[in-house]
Amino acid sequence: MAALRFQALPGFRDFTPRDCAVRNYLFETWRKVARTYGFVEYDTPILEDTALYLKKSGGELSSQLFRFEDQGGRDVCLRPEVTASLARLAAQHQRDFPKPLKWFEIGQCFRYEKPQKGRGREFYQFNVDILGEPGPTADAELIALAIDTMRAFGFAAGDFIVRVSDRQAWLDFAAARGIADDHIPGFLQIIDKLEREKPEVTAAKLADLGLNTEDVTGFIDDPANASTAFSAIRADLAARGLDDFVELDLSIVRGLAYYTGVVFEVFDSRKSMRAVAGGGRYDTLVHTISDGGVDLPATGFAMGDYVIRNLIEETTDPRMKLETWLLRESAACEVYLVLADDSKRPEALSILSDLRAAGISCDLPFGSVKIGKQFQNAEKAGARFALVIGSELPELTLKALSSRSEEKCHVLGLADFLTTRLQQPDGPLIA
RNA sequence: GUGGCCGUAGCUCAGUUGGUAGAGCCCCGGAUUGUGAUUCCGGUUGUCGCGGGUUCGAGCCCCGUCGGUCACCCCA
Repeated sequence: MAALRFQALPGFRDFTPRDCAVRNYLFETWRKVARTYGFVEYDTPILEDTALYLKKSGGELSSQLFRFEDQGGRDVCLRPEVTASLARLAAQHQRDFPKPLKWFEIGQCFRYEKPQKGRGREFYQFNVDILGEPGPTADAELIALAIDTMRAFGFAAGDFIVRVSDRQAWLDFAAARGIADDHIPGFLQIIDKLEREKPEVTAAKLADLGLNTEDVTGFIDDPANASTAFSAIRADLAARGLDDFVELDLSIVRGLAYYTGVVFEVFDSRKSMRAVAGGGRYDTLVHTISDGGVDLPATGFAMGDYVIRNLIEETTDPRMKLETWLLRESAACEVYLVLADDSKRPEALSILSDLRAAGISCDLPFGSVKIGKQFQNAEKAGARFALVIGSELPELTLKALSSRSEEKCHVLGLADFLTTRLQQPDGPLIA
C-alpha cells in the first residue's frame, strides 16, 4: 500500500463532497422542520469548562471526555453534548426572551468511546428544546416534531416508533414501596438495563432494595400505570393525527441522570439499530447549572447524524428521497460553459463573470480542452445546461444536458435569459 | 476497558499443497481537430499493515504489534 502516513483519527470522519452533501441534507431537513415548528436556532461553544459536565451529567459521560488543560491552565473538554451549554446559556439570558423558549441547535459533539456502527468519537446532534413550559403539551410538541422530522426524511408509519415513558411513574412506584431517595438513581438504572441484564442479576439488585422482578415487570406491562402526563401527550398527539407513531413503554428510563419526567426514544421498527433519537424532561438542570439562580422547567431531545444516516440509506423510500435531493442540490454548477473556439476565451471569461455576478453557478475549463471532453465535464459536474461559446459569437447555443435539446440565445441579456430559463423545465426527455 | 472477525493497487477483491503479485472499478490520455452514453486502445500506482521467527524460498505458516470493523458497556 502507498502507506498513507496520515489518516483521520479513530472515530473521526473526513467528509468527501458526497458525504458533505449528505450532511447538508440532514442539516437542511432538521432546520426546515424545526423552523416549521416555530423554533429558532442558537449556538454554543465546542470547548467548555469540564466542570460543566462533571457537575451534572456525571457517571459514564465524564469518563468519555476529550479533556485537557489549555495554555491558561484551565481544565477544558470538547463538549460531549449540548444540553449543559444550553442550560447555561438559558440561565444567563432567559430574561431577554419571552417564555417559553423554543430553541434548536445543530452541533458537533465529542465522546471518547470505541467507534462502531452508528457511533463515532465525533458526531453531529440536532438538539431541540423547550424551556419555561412545565406541561405535557410541550413534551407532545417535541414528540410531534421528532415524528415529523422522521417523516420529512421519507419515513412512514410502520418504519419507526416513538416509545414514551415517564420517570415520574417510577418515582411514584418507588415512593409507594418506601425506597429511599438516595437509592432512586440506582433503581432507575436497574429499570434501564432490564432488557440487557441477566435476569438473575436484576433480581439480585432488586432484592437489595426489597423488591422483586415480578412487581417491576408487572408494573411495566400494565397500561394502567401510564402517568397522567403520558395520557395528556397521547391525547395531544391524537388530535394531531400522530398517535399511531407512539406507544407506552415504561421500560424506557434513559441513562442520563438529569431527566426528571417524560422520556422518549425513537427506534426503527425492526429495532435493528440503536435509538435514532432520544430525550425527555429535565426540569431541574437549569437550576443546578445556575447554582439555584434560575429555575426553568425544560424538555428536549436530540437526534444524532450517524444512526439516521444509516437508517435512511437502508430504507428504500428515504434513500430515494436522499438520492433525488443529491442529484438536484449537489451539482457543482448549473451551467457549464463549453469553449468551442479557444480564441474566444476572453469573451467567455467576460460571459462567465457576468453570469456569476447574476448569481448563476457556472464554470469554464481552465485550459484548452476538446469539445467532447468539455461535455463530459459538464455531465460530471451535474450541470443542467451546457452553454456553447464559439465562432458564431455573439450568438450562443444552450444545450439542456438531460434532454439533449438545443436552443439559440444571445450574449445580450444572457444573464436574465438564463435566470428565467433555469426556473423552467429542461425540455422534453428523450427516451 | 473486554471479546469476535479482518488487513494484498485510490476502491472492491482474487491469489491453488509456501516458489519474490493479478482482475474489475475509479482516475488520466487517445480513437483524422464543434457535442456527452456505450464501446475500443493505452497508461499511472503496491516495501502484500509493520516487526520478528520457521524455511533454500513467506502474500500464504508461527509469534508480537499497529490499524480497521462488528459486538458488549454506554449512548446521538
